[in-house]
Amino acid sequence: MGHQVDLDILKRTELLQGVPDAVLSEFLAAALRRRVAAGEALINQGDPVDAVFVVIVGRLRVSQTNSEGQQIIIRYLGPGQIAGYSALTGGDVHPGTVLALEDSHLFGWSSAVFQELMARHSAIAINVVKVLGARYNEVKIRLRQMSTERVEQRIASTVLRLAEQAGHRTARGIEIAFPLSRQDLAEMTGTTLHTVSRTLSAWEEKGIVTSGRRRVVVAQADALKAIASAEK
Amino acid sequence: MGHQVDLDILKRTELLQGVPDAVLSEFLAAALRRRVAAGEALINQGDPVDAVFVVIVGRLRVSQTNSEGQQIIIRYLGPGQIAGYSALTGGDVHPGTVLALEDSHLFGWSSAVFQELMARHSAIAINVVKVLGARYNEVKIRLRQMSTERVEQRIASTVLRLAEQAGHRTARGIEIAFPLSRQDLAEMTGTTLHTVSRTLSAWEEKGIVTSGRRRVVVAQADALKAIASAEK
DNA sequence: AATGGAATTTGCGTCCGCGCAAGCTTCCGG
DNA sequence: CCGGAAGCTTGCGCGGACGCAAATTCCATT
Repeated sequence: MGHQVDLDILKRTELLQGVPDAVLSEFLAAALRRRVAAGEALINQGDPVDAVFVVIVGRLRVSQTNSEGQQIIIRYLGPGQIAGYSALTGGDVHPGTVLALEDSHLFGWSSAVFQELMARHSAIAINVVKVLGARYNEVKIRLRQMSTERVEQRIASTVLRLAEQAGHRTARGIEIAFPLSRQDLAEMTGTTLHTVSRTLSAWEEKGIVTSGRRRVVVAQADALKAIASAEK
Repeated sequence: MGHQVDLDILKRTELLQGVPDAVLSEFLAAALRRRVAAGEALINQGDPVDAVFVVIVGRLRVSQTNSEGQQIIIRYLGPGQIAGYSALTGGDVHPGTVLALEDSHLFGWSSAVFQELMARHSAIAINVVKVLGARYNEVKIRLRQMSTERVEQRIASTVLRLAEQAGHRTARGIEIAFPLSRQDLAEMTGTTLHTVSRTLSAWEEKGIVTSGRRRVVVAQADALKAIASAEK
């Protein structure tokens, strides 16, 4: 990959948006490259924080596990997004695990280097503030949903959100672009794979979705929206 | 209040920690002062974002309400903490309501002014990154608890957290320093005031807590910790 | 084509926590 | 000092979602 190509890639990341080329070059010069194979972890929960990454190619999943091994999925990461933001906030260990779902390629910076770059370029720090603010808002909304909504509503909004973020138009509807098991959905909505399975089956019977092994296609987004927002 | 006194106050806020006096003076000069009486809202959910605040004196509660009027409590704010961080992250409307529980006094800056100050002083932006990172981590942990733990555990960890953050040693144990109703606890743990009441009654019978009208005192923190962590 | 593992479906019994309702206590304002 | 509102407690019945278990389907690999 040429220097200019790399610059164009960096320019489109949430972290380095709207940053002058001169600064981008500086970041590029300091960047380390990292490849992670599908199924491998980029970051393990509890590991000491040493670097922050930006996804160039691939898809990863951020999860958090409690002491009894029960885990929840925090979010999915795609190209342009930040992984391992703890290096930015001064945390000492990573609060979650980042696992590659596909072979992925990332740029990274050691904590020290990034902290220094951030101190010299406030535009970057401001970008980080924006990204973290957005993440924080998302999680607060999910927290509210977990507190106030029933399982079916939560599954509906989660499927809708994923369809929006990683949707792919097909003849049968909007297909979620990456493999998504019942278990995964359960870990995102705070329920069990059994309940997710039952719910999807019921929806399938009504023609709202089609689904298969680790695959979900939304046929009637409207119907899902109706389920997600209230009704009963 | 004199200039120096104000500086000392600002210096101790999470937002302006470790910032040189010259910069502090600049912030102070640009600050507006705001008083909110107990029971009044500093910020209403859905309001356009116009300013960010730092609590000088008082205590406030941040909550979020969904379209059906069900609300959850996001967090409590005390002296030194940021209120209305959306002005920093570029949000256009406030995602939550900030209500004063006591008569409170705050310093504030309009979004534009603060954005400008943050752009010129990366140390401030970095402070904001740290604060947001900490908030984000907190909420993720709560999300995990909501997903994986039973009601009693969630109530236990919440009471423990509040006792740590706003605890006050008394003869009978650690008293939570501000009025905290059953309803409040329910809105923090995603349950109903009935279940909270039953749980507290059960604990009271075992001597783990004492409680009254909007008042909770932790007598045996150990017992609560045991309940919070597993034990099923 | 066969095989083994992973993912999914579905039935059944159980129970945690909710919803409703009634009654009680505490506090505050007049 | 009184009345009303706000907060708290408790009983009762119900049901949504879980847990367990077994069967089935799908897929990758050989």
